[in-house]
Amino acid sequence: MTTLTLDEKISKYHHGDLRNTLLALGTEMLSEAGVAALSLRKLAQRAGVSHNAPYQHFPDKESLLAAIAEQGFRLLGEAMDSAQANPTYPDPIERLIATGQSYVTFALNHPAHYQVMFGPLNNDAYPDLKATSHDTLAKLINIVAALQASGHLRPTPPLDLAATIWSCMHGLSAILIANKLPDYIRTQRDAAALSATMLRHLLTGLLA
Amino acid sequence: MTTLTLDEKISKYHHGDLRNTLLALGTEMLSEAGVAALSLRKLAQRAGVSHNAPYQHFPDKESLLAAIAEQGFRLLGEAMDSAQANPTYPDPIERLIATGQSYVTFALNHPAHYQVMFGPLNNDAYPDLKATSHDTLAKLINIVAALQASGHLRPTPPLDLAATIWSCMHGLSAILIANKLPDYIRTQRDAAALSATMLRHLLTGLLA
DNA sequence: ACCTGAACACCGTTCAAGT
DNA sequence: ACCTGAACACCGTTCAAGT
Repeated sequence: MTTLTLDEKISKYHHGDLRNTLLALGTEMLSEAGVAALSLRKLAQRAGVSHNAPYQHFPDKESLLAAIAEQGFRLLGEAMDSAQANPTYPDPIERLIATGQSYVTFALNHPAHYQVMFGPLNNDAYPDLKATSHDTLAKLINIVAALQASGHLRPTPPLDLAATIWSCMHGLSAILIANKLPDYIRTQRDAAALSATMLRHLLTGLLA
Repeated sequence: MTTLTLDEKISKYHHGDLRNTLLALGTEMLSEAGVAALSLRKLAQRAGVSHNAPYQHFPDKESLLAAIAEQGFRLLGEAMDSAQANPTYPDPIERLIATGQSYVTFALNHPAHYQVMFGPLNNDAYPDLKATSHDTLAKLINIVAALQASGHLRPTPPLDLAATIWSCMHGLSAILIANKLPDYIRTQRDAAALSATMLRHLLTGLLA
């Protein structure tokens, strides 16, 4: 019977970074099997920890989902940033279109994660989630405002324009994920093409 | 100890219209407490029936949800129809805008129902749901095609235009339900105004 | 501070049985 | 054909206890 040092005890006992592990594995389970299949008990098991350990880091399951959603908004924001930084599109309107495409692509690549981000969570109960989703919207507002300053977009309230563009991109993403436009989109390439087409329609208007 | 006639036995034993009762009460529970709170057992109890009776009418919980979603698409279609038939707007473009508003209003009036309609259900597994959602989209395509024939809208593929309008309206609805545009919408009146504004932007284009 | 194990109420689903 | 009751595996959450 060997006695453990305090350090050894701790290393056996403490996971070290359980919170982040739960977020990562939770996101993994989400993409493997969807929201319905994500149980706290299975997640704990996968993390190699008792089924109660997660309660040290999240007061309940919904809080875990909120944290996962928050991370999703961060990732989505990064995808938008890198589209904006892409030097392939020197024209700012083309860059806006590429940014919209990257939004839809992100959603289609992480459908379950995206569904949690816009799912039945009560946003107001999770201030961090709310703040992060606001930051993501703010990116779009900034892009729009810059395009107004350079004379590319109409000088109406930027929040209105941003909300319009966002609604369009979110709506397309959600409709595609829910598969309500079947036999329309066969490949990811199609989705990118469709989002560009839609954004061009939106920019130039639908009227004859 | 009285003996029951066959009819009496049947009337005691058979609920009569359990399937529709379950759909109606399920929708009710949905609007009272959201998807998360809708359990098959509670629903059966509310219907005054054993917790297994629902299985006579639905193979599992997901099928019940699919049937509820299907009914939602029917109601949404009816809301759009009556907006189209509203004589207040003789101008067909104004009628299109009113139809878009009625879409968003429906979604905000039945948020949990709407979330089930676009939730993580596998559309392809429920042919009736798929057909009904297609019928609803077809209404919009018909409206768009008529507006193209009358020279009001651009002669591009009507499915593209319909998908663009639908994405915009669905996106706005979903973003408002998920409360991701806080401090922006305070009343239902605001939501109707915002959807009209967005549709006008969409029709005339965002470019300067 | 962080984790475990036993316990509780609830859930979806199955199955044999009743009418 | 339609419904019931007992049973099963699973779930989120609580609590007392361990280190």
